Amino acid sequence: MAKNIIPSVKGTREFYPEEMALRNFLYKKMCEASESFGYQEWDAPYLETLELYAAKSGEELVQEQAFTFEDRGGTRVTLRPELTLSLARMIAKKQRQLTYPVRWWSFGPFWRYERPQKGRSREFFQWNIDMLGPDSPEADAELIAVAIKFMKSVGLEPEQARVYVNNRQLMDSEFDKLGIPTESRLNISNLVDRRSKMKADAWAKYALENGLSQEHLDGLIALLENKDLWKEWEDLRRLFAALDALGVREYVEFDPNIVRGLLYYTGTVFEAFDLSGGVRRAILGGGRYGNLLADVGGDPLSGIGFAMGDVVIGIVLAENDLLPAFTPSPAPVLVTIFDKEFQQASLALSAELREAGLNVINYPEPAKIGKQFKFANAMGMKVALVLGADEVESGQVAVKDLISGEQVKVARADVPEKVHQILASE
RNA sequence: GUGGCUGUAGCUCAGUUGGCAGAGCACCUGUCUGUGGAUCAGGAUGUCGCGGGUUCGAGCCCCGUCAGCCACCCCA
Repeated sequence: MAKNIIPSVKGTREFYPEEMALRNFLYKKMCEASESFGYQEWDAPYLETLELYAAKSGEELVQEQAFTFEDRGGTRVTLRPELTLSLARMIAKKQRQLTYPVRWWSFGPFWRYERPQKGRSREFFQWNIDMLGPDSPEADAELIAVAIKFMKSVGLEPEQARVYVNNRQLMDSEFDKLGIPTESRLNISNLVDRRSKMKADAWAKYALENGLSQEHLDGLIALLENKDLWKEWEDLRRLFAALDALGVREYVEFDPNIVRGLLYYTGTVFEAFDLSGGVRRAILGGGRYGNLLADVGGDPLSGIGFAMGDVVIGIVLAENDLLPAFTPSPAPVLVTIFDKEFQQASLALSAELREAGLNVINYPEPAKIGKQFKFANAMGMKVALVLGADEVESGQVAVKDLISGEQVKVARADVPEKVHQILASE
């Protein structure tokens, strides 16, 4: 262990090139999935007032998990714990100028002051994507289809990952039928949320201790185990029909146990999970928020969206052996330096190759040629060029294909073409 | 915020009732003074997370602390 290194902040991650490559890979896949459905990229401030989240994000998130401090002017500010409220405000400010439906996506850092553990850090990156305007099951289906397009693009099959869908209005209507009073709905949601984490009898006992009658409990259990309930709800029938038409139905299941903690969801809610079960956390989650714009001072406007953090999906990809191969060097070509005498010649050669559109590394100083090849190998490079006395004398360059091990001498003028040819063949 | 497990070489880890600090991989050198991945030979490597305590003596026992992990809580 190296000594005297000041530790990084708890719950933060350091992105060495290998981790950065994964982050960029995820960014690329999110971007492609979003843009294939016509979503525009945008971003909001990373620093917001605490006030923005006060009423709508949920007590826990605001009181316990916001990274909050007072700025020099005395304002309570917070590193953003989520994006939806910033979205609502930015939409509200230009509400009459935007072209609807608004389709926006974003990828950036967020902070939550939580206890770090597997799948959870205090600083994380999150993909957010939202559609504002249309309030329809077909719009909801589109967002789910975007999520699945992403999942497919990183190699997750329906056997490996699934999206579970529910509807809060349906659940409210069912709670009405059971005669569960409105004021205890929040507790019921919490109860439903923890059902999957507890044993059946322990959960039942817990429910009864928390004020639920035996009659309500029996009704609730029957409700939560009714996987065909969606067929009785018009919006869900339309949602599944749309998912079918979009070709993603095999990835989606109805599940009345999905409720989600955030207060602003009003209709469709959904979460994606890894079925292999290495991580018990949702890969992504979202839903319809019908009143949010009005809540931040805009005109009524409905929206649907979801968020996906980079941490859980990273673990899921690793556990399913789906991480992309990492190539250390972005330059596939090494120009070696045979001897001090030929150093300028090597520099000139590398400059020519860059002019020809190649990414090229110069070995920075004369060294044993074996050491230079070792470097090329460790950096995952594809081609090494040697310019020694023999080559300079005959106006040639030795070009070695590091994958096949073959080496040929070619005339200096033909080197760019030869290198391109080797790279193209792989 | 609550409870538990862990922390030893660059990495993964072993370390006996408390008695000289270890292995594999990686690294460096050589085999190979114009060629990487393979083989073989040799070599270097430690604030045992940090701070205190007990003891003749602590990697090991005790207290504290920091970090990671696990279960809660919550959620991306």
